[in-house]
Amino acid sequence: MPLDLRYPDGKVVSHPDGTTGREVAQSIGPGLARAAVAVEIDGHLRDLDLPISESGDFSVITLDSDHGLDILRHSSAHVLAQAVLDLYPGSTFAIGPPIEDGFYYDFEVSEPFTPDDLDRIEQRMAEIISEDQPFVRVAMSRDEALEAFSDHKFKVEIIENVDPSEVSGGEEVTAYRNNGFVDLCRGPHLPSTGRIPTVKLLRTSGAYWRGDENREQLQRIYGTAWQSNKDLEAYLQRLEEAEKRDHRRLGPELDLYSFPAELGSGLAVWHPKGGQLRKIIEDHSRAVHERYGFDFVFSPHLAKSELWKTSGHLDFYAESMYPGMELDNDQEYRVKPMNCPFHVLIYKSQGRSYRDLPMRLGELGGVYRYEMSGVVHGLLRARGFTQDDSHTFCTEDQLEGELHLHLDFVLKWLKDFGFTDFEADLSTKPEEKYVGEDARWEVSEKYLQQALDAVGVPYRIAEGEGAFYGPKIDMHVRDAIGRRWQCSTIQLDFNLPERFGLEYTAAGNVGERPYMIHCAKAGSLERFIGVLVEHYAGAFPMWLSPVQVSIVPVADRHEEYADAVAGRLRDAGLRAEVDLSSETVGDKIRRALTHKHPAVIVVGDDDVANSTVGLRLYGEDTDTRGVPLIEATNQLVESSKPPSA
RNA sequence: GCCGGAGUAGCUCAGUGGUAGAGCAAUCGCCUCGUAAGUGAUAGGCCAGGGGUUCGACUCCCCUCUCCGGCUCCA
Repeated sequence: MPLDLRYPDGKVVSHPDGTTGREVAQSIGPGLARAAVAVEIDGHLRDLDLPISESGDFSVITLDSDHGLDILRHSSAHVLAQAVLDLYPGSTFAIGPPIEDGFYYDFEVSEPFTPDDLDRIEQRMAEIISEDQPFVRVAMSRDEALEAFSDHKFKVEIIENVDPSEVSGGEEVTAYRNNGFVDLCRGPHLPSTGRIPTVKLLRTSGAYWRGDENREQLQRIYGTAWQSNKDLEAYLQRLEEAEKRDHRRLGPELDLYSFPAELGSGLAVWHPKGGQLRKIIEDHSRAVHERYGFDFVFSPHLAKSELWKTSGHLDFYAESMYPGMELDNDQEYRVKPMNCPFHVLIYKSQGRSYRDLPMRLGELGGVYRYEMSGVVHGLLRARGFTQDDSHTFCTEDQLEGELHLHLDFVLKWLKDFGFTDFEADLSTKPEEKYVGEDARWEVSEKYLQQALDAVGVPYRIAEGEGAFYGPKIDMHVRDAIGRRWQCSTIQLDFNLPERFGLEYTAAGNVGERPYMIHCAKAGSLERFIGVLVEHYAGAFPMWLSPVQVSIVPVADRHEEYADAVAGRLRDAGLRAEVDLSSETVGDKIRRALTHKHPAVIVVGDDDVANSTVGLRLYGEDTDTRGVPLIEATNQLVESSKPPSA
């Protein structure tokens, strides 16, 4: 029976049964056949030289596509493993998948790899690639595979874990062979090693087998592969760009904050300019919270351990908490890792009626979490940080509206900071560890989903990834160079109302349990500011910039006028600085630009005579001379307006 | 917490067992200048901290702290 293959353009073409993908590509065009690395039939990727035996939607995969790059990187990982097993007798290999922008492979070796090892391995890979070894697909039974890989314990474990019921037609597993090297693999692969245009090893690290910290720690090598050197260069440049934006570098450079070693890991101090930035953000946070009907509350940094016992934190969260301190009469106190129990106590401070609800309590609450020493990462993962936290107590009837309001708030907040690309995770009930009745989970998940649908944010369902106390929405943003960051979170909580016995009196004069919504809009202010620094590459929009205008007098005799200009700008509410150093104009401008000040004003003889300024805006190479001071002030005031609350 | 790498002036980095170096920044002069680095001088260091080896340690070894790349975890 002939094969009927439907090409991407919709044309259906018949081929004899058993035609290979390469032959089909050849029949379409020799250029395509040369570029082809695999084919796709009804959504299944297949090796180029495998005979095709079923009809369906057909397309040729080239290195232009994501699938093509995945295959390239997967094959590169094989070559990496081949090189390592060659060079390090006695080593064995675990898994080596393609990942975003590259691939890795995990090995067990007697000595961890060094940077020199990477060079050696890369050289060996280059040899394998230049030998153009064909990748040959080998099908074998499970028993044969167990035999073939008997020297490689991780492969054996993988084969043993293949569910026989999932493998149709007699427990077949596949492997790929090139030269003497065989790796267990579903495929497909490039036709041969010579089809790898460019590959580069990047770094090594430790990695637990199966991601389980109780199991063997393997040595991982990360690499990247592209269809051309140009693409590789572009990728390396992207990495460099990301490095330039690193908030750990830019923060101290712009004098925003620092991490003095004397304080300890994960603890930052905010310098005056960073403090200014933070204050602007906090003020905006308060204004928007009030606009959305939140009341501000305050709570202390410590509380008796008894409180954390009641809240469940000592049962579920103790390993992230700092140890207790014994105070009067052996009373133990704990530093807070979260603000929720305090807000619960505020709710509980008096009897509540349905008329009091919804009750929305907000706080910029400083919390401390004992993070494992290896995970601390600048402001993005600190041990002390401030949450723009809130807890909303409401009835079931109000739940839908409240979730919508919170989601609206979160999106408004993120948009205010220039984020436009959002993706949410909707995390649902965990399989085992959870509290609360199923009915509450169902209704909450439903409302969370409805809220997401209503505002039209793309989301994926993270099955079973909810907190033990309730389902949640985590909002991610994409920054200016496409990286994804988690900021906001909206979480339902069935646990605390239960544990603290929260009630309100319903219309029928009966006690009901309120629902509780935790919400952080920025998440942690520290992390959020870290993300902003990277997003804006330190060049903040004017409303956020700690210094908005740098004023540069051309010569000493213009300093008085420069001061007068600064005074006028400050009167208009702008943050302006005069550069009084005895440097050249060029040098002073350079300083303002390297500090990423949004506007530079230069004043000289003409300006003194005519009440004008020279104006230059960040990001523009040109300047405008002779702008009347009033006009410049108005223009700057206009462009430094903060978003409305 | 685990695996690997690193810590020298405020910053970026040289310095392979024999008294510590550069550029930028800083300070003080000179220059008075119209859009990305004018010029001279000065000052600045318990070479992360502690222990050890050695006649002698920034250099070699051990421990601790901090940072970096990952794993695990997470706002």
